Amino acid sequence: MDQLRALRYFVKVVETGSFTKAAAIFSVPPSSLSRRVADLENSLGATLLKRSTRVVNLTEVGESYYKQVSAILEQLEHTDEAVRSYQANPMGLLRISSMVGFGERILLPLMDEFSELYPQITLDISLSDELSTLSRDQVDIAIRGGYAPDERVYAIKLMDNRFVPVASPDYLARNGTPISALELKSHRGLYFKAPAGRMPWITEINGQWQDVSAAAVSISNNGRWLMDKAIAGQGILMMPRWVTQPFVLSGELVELALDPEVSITENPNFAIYLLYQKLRYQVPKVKAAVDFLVARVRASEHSGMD
Amino acid sequence: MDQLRALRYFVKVVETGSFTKAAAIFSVPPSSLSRRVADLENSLGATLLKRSTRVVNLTEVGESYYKQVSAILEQLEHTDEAVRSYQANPMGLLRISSMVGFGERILLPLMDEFSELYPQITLDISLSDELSTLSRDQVDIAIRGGYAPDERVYAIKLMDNRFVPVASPDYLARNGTPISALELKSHRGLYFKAPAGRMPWITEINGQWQDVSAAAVSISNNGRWLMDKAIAGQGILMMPRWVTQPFVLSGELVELALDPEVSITENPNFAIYLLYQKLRYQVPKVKAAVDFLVARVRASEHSGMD
DNA sequence: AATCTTTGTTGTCTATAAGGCACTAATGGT
DNA sequence: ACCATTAGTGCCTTATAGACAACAAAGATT
Repeated sequence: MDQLRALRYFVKVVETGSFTKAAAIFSVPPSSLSRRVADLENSLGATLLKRSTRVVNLTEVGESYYKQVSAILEQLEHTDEAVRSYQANPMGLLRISSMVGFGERILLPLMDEFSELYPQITLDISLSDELSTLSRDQVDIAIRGGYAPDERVYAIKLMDNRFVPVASPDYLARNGTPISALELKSHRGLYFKAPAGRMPWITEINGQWQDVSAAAVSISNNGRWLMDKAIAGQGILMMPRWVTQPFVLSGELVELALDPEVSITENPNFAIYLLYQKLRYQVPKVKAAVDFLVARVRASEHSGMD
Repeated sequence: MDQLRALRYFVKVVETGSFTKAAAIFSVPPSSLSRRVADLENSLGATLLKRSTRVVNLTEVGESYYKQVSAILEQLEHTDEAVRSYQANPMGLLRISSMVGFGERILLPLMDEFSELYPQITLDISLSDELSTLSRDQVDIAIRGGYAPDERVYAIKLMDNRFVPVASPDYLARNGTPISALELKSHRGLYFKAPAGRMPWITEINGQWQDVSAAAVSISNNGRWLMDKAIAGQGILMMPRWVTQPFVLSGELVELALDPEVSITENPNFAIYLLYQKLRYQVPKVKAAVDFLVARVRASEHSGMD
């Protein structure tokens, strides 16, 4: 038996004082209400209504049952309403996981703006270069460098993540400026370590990928520390352009233009992706954040960093 | 969609943290829960649970929805429980409507005892000789003098209601003691007035009903007042034996033994009936009162009044 | 790292329950 | 006393939930 339906019928019969009127409201024949209410009474083992062809009024039990049930139905209505408003308005807790470098440099400043736009959203941003599982973890949005979309995750390419080689002018003065990728082998290298391991320098020559890594001076997953070493002239560093950009502009570093381009991956789709759970997880807070991030990151890319 | 069922499923899945475990509790296949919860989510337009094959945990909305829904289900449980316990123990308000005379003389004293037996029952007794509608009025039990059972009302014959003629010894000494019913016409009469009108004295002679009413001294619907007049020797009074009995025993009145018996109705089924709504209206308080009244009235009839 | 087991989901069929409709009975008003 | 409205009931149709099997995926185990 659909108990809730029976309850709604019962309450409406009480309020209209008539099976017929109540039935009209639900657009079902009065017989349905009669049956449902009778079922309800049987299941309770009590008579709720005293019926006559002209008057329908409550028994004593019916009276108290009606009061409580109508209150319960109202609560249920409010609860559903709350869920729907949650679905309609961006609000609640938004969990974002981001790579450390991108997070510090780009994400956090942007999210300050975001907070002002959506004060009802509480931000929980964790920075880590570990692989985000996204499915199991309590994360709404993840930002990762990588290759391609995932299984049941939507991925939006936020910006290019091509690694470019840089060195300080003073290092180049001392060791010479390499022109060909093959020359790198005789240089000194500063290596960024992803969770998967040290990122090698590779280049494609005649369709063949070749490792052109220089001797390692330092390996770290801390981009800032590596940048400082590069600026100090300790070696050549491969880093994403959005990291090196400010230092190149200030003249502290020089971007090397090598003939066969050097890369750190064979996959041309290597970029920074914004990942979020599949479509059905499109709650407003997530949509708001996704739209905001995509718009603002691309804008900043064009204005000051590309 | 059976929303309530879906809610119960959802709550149980949350509490067990597993569709399979919850399904076992309801003794249905897990697929049913999966579908019902999915339906619920669709109808709300929100994802309540984040499922994986190993872990099921709540989304943010799901969390708040669960809290509220589980509280609501609990309330509903309590409400049903209340109705069922109401059915189990005689309690609540018991409304009785009774004829005035019977009420004052017999019912009220008995109901004092009843109150001690069932302290949880609140009594609401109204005395009136008006015809009780019972179906429309808010009455659980009605006690009326009359003839036969009604339509959909159960009637139990409480006691005989035969009217017998009485007079004071001093009246009879002054006016003579009638032997035949036909002699009554030359006497003085005190008449009880039912709502339908003055009750005539009639007698059946050779299958023919004849009016043998005496000249009216007083007519009233107040039995006590008429009794006083009869005791004062103002005339002959027809009253139910259960009314006259104490005065006959005390010698204040004498019951007349007339040859063709005098009556106030042609119908031999004239008696005092206890009426209550048909079987389905068998709440414990009503049952308790009916059983009590039937037992006690009949007992008192045998002991001191018959 | 590969395999295995558990678990949630999906497709298809069946059983059950609610709706629709015509009719009856009874109540309250005219 | 009659009439109209209204609740209840039988019978049929339609919608919805359950059963069973197969599948897919995520963790755990070795």
